[in-house]
Amino acid sequence: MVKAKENKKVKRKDRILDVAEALFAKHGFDGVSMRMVAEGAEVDLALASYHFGSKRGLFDAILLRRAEVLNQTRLEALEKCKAEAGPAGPTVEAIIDAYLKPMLAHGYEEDEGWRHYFELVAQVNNSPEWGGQLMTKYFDPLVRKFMEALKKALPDAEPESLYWCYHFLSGALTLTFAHTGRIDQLSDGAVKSEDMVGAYKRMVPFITAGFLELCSKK
Amino acid sequence: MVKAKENKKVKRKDRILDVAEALFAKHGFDGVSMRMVAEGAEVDLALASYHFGSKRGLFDAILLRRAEVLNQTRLEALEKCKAEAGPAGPTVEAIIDAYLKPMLAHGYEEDEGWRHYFELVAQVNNSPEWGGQLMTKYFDPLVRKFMEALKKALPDAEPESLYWCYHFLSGALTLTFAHTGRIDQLSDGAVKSEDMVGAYKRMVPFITAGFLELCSKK
DNA sequence: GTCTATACGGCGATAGAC
DNA sequence: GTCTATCGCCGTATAGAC
Repeated sequence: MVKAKENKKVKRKDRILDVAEALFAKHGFDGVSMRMVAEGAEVDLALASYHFGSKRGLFDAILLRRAEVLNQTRLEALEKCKAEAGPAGPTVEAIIDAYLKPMLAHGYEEDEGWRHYFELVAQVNNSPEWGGQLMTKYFDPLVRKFMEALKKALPDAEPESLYWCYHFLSGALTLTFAHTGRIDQLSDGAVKSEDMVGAYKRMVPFITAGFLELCSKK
Repeated sequence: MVKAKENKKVKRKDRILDVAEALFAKHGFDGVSMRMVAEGAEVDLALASYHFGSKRGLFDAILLRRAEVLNQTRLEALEKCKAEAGPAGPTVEAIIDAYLKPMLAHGYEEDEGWRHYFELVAQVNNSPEWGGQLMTKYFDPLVRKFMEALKKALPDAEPESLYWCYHFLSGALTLTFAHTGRIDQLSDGAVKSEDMVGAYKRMVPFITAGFLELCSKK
């Protein structure tokens, strides 16, 4: 029964990742202690340090785990919309859609792990301490491919404007997946901050219109 | 010299606020200790607790201090653009401008205090733990006035879309003022994340185009 | 208002048994 | 891989002198 033994090993490690992901998402890096993680995962305090070296090692492992999956899915979506487009390349809307749609894949609605992950990314993205370093490391290699496609779709764009537009997209996107519940209260319940399908359907035209306004020839 | 004595008293309290504001902006609530604040402000450890009751009391005082100023300036900008408009009310662009422009007032470029404050707000806005509670408390009473003006400027808008549009605006805005440096690296130096004037000039048309796309009659 | 001193628990990390 | 035990540090808050 070596297989079972190995499965159990993997399970503990993943349980630590899952619990820590949820805790970091809610309280941030400094708001979580290794003791909270160990308690939540029902493992010994020393185990997380053993597997990940340090608290920071655990944090990085959490960021990396799903970044790899998301980046791969986004890359496939970009390649697909390129393949479907003519020689002029895909439209701005198709590129934006290829960037956003993969966030709802991977069983987002059912798997709370992805919800926690995006809440965590929202905090990282907006942190002066980590945003520049970690977002660049985990996401920007792929983002550069999307920027290339956008440059081709918007040949008259001033480069600075193109990057600012992406930045606005990034801010709108991460806040949307941060699920703070603020919009629920502001709208007196008319909008649910969990309704990512409703948000997605509106974000694509909103962002596309902004890109076209700023980056097309007037 | 009672005056001098009182000035000195005020100075200590404000020094605590200024130093804590900068630290919270960089490291978040849980990443800052009262010892760090006391050391930075060159006051005794007990003094911050004396003035603000607790660490959390200090945090709230920091948020409130500039929220009052910003809300007042935004209200004046909204009233001004209403007064300048015809009976149909101000345009979407004028309303968005009235919301964004006040962030660059108050000597933003010179006063690093405002820069720290907006970095802090970016983190609060994106925190599942605090975003819903604190942004609602400190900013949404005024935001509701802006939403009313936008409803009048966009009479055909579906209410849900209007709120999602504001949400996208909020995300783009707070990330822009978070100064993470990510955009600098992504653009290979073409864009400076400190260039709030450049960001502002692009954000107004970007956001306006998004609102019009989603909230106008087709 | 300010500072000294301190209570008292939680923190991350690790050495070493099994 | 897992657990026990522990080190030494840092956390917030407060009591009491001045």
